[in-house]
Amino acid sequence: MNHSSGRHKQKAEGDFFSRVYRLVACIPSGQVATYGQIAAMLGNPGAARTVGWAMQAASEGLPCHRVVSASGALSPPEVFGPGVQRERLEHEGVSFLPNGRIDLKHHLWSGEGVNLEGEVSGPW
DNA sequence: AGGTTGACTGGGG
DNA sequence: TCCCCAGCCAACC
Repeated sequence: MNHSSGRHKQKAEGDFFSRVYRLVACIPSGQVATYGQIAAMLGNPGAARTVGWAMQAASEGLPCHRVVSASGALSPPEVFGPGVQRERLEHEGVSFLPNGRIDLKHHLWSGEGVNLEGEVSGPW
């Protein structure tokens, strides 16, 4: 838990965290994105860990269960609860491989359709 | 201003 | 394929 104390410093909407949230909110149901992918889409290929941190501080409204590691592995069980993240994803139609990882070949978000009102200023 | 942290990643063994 | 290690980066303290 971390939202007990009112320590939310809503900074400028152009902050890295805000951009991450904006982008994560665009991940379609049934698809997933990797931490590194999010970071890269925002112009910081090396900020994957920071994206993870942003997820930790994310509000409940965000589909953070759709953000996974580059290997297709899910977040630690203690984050969403044992099996919770997998259930949510399967409920959205995401299939898993025998090794318990997501089939990124079929469910990795392409990043298309991010026609946000002024999202990112990257190469796309 | 500096040291620590982490829901990451890619490469090497 | 799994485990370990070094590099990365923004927020925290």
